[in-house]
Amino acid sequence: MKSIDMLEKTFSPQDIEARLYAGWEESGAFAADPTRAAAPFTIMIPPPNVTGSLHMGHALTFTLQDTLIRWQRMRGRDALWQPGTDHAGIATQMVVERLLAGEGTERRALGRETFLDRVWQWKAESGGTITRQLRRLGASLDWPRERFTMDDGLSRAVREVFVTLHRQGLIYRDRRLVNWDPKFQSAISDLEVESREIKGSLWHIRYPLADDPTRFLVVATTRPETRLGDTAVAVHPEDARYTDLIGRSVVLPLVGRAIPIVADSYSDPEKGTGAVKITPAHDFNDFEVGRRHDLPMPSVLDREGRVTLAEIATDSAFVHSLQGVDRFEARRRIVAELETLGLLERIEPHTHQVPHGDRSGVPIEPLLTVQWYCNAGELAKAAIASVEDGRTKFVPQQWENTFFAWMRDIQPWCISRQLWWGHRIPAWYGPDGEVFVAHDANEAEQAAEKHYGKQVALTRDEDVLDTWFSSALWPFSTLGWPQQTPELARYYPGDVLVTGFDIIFFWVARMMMMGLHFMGEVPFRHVYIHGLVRDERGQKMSKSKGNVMDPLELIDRFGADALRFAICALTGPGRDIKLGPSRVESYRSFVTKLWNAARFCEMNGIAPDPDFDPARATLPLTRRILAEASAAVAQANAALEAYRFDEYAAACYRFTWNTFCDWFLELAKPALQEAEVKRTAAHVLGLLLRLLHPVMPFVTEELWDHLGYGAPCSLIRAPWPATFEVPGADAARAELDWVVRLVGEVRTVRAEMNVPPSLRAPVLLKDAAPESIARGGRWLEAIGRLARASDFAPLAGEVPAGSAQAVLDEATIVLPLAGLIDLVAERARLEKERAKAQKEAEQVARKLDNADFVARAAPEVVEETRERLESARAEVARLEAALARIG
RNA sequence: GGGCGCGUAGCUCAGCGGGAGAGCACCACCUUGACACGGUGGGGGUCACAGGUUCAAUCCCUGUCGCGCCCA
Repeated sequence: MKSIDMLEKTFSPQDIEARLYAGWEESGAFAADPTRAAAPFTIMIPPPNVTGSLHMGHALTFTLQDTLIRWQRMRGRDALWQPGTDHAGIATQMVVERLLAGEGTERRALGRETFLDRVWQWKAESGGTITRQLRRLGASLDWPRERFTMDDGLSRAVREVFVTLHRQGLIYRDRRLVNWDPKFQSAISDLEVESREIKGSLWHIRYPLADDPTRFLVVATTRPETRLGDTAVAVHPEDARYTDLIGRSVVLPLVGRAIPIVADSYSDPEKGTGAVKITPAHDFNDFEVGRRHDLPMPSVLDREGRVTLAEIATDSAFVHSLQGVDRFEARRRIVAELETLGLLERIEPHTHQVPHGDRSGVPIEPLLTVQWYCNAGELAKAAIASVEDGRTKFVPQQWENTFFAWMRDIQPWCISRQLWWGHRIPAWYGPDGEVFVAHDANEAEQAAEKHYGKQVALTRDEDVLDTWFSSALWPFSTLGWPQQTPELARYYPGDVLVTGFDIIFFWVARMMMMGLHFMGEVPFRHVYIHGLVRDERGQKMSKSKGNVMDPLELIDRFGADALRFAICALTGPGRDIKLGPSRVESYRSFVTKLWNAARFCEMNGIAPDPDFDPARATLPLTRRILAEASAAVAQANAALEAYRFDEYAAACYRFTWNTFCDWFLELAKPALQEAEVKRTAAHVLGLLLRLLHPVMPFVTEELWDHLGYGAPCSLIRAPWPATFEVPGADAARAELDWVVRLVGEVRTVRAEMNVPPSLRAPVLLKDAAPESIARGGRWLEAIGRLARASDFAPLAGEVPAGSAQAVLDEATIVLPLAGLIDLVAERARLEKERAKAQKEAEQVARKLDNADFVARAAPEVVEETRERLESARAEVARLEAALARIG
């Protein structure tokens, strides 16, 4: 019965991954349980955009999170990995708008309600892509708890937060310059603006003095099209060239308006001509200058980036011809007109930073509008303090600097967006513009009635909130807040937030501000910041470069375990990871190695024995592998506790391949019939599967189930291995190390002397201490097999002529190979060895000759150095003797 | 311009005050009782450069150069 059920010769991930995942999910293995006595362990997923599909960045972050969650779950913690998706305002609205465009319509034609119905319909049909793909990766999220930032509960949390912050004066309306995205026709926050270097021009324009039209003030600008809205020219107060002009006026060319020359230190005498036009409604710096000098602030561009003359007066036919013209066309026409009029002194090529919308890619336009703002400066105080006093720690810690730098200079957060898809701002306006912020229309109407003394018709604010406003609430809104649920009490604050540095400001900082304000406690204890996934040459992945890797394709080719292991192995602290298919392929070899080791154990009839007690092991072989296994567990714990995924992976890799396969199984082969060896092998393999499960869940679960360690799909819940004491571990290690070194020395000599492996030759020990002889005697079979020895014995008489030799501690290994080896080559080999030992001896001797070293270095260091010198000298002596014997 | 990080074997990266490491790649040999997605052995590095601190520096400090990222 068992024989037809043996493990397949090769591991086929595609056959088992879906089955195992379904098995875990259906059995509730991912479920947190607030009623359990165990301590909770919480990770909040950074909610991927509902429009998203799994990319390598997701594969990285979710592999790390799943590894941590599975590890803590096995450790007995009540693990909650909270799943969900983000409504992603602009991204989702764009997706649906594109669909509509394909149907020959657009959102305004549909109207707001119909459009939103359409978005929800899209979400129902296509919004589950990313969550399906997360399952392919093996992510053990608690799916029944899945949330969406626009679901009813989270929307309620958003309204509650908005209303509360408004009442506290921390949310307010203000008319000021915002970053206006002309493509989306919406305000965006400072964070959504990225500056791009643009090769443009600096136009030097003559502004005639009002009281002396023969004199000009030359003004340099990169944006001639906004000059219709100039309301001053600024010069530096200490700029001697212009002192006499301060307080006088210039006539704004084309427009004909007289505007003052003001002194303001914003003007940089080194830049351009030192005289700068001031357009308060279209430039952030100019806005400040305008405020300082109480200047008018006419807007001359509209929400689509076209010229509007509504706020300026002019008789110029040319200027009137610009009405409704796009900003870049207006620039061309104005420059041409100035040139015609002889007012353009020169054009200087000029490279400068131009703000662009990060999603739209178009230059943003500072625009004077009324928007909703959040007083981030006030909320930031508690968040800064929580990092200063260590309630939240960043890993790697250097990211705290980045966090502090931004938080200490944080600007008001513009939270309103002129979009339709999102949380509509819970504010209503009376006929006179009075604002009523309330949880719902009913409450707003009551407030209005109280205010006006009668019922009035209210209109609701058209705008929605910045998507990040709702994600800022994620750590508590997903747990039921504002209701006081058992989940909220138990799983807040979370243990660790795992994410990339690119959203420290967008998301991490804002969660901390909101969490501290509304929950009175940090949302998470640790913030683990990982790098970016790049291609194997270190290039950022991008569609235009064509170097984008698809994690699903890698999973199809190599299996989820190989991809996950590659990610962990390459994730060092504070580094980007360079990943290519060849890396994943090479870690697939590791998966295969594990599979084959398990097959070998199965073929030898190893069987799990729950009563096995490592403390009762008697053999050096079993004691050593058990001690190594315990050490591997300790290493894995230390690595994972420090978020050193690379070290965790390396410890697993080393222990599995090097320690377990290369030495333990090889040495155990003939002994696998012995009960203790067999039981130990079974025990250690079981430990290994548990140790590897967090990073390689599929293959380990399959082996665990198949080999009978537990019921189907039970490894995910198996207890994480504990470290344990092994009696006589040191002696066992010493003995096995000696065997390993003996075999290694013999192999090296044979390989270098080109002795064919098929030829077995005696291994003799000269000058060996009795305990070495005894050790060898206990390992005759292994030495024979692994060192290709036909015999192993102490050397009684003289070293036979034509032998190869090698030094092992006090003894010399002698391989009588007369006629089979080239003595000239053997002499050269020994001389090289001697030179190496001699160099070591000289280096160490020089150190000990230094009186300062002996006097000042730590005594144990000096002692260790003396021992090193002694053994190096002994080795030189033995190699000398070996050389002398060759003659 | 300000800040952060990185320069260690061909590649990717650990290490970080006292003997230069791993994986992959490479070369040679090997189908030895799971595994050629394998086994065994081997070659390969003035630890970017220059100063300083120290008995001792790849490691700490300062500077220079090169690369990357963030902010203005």
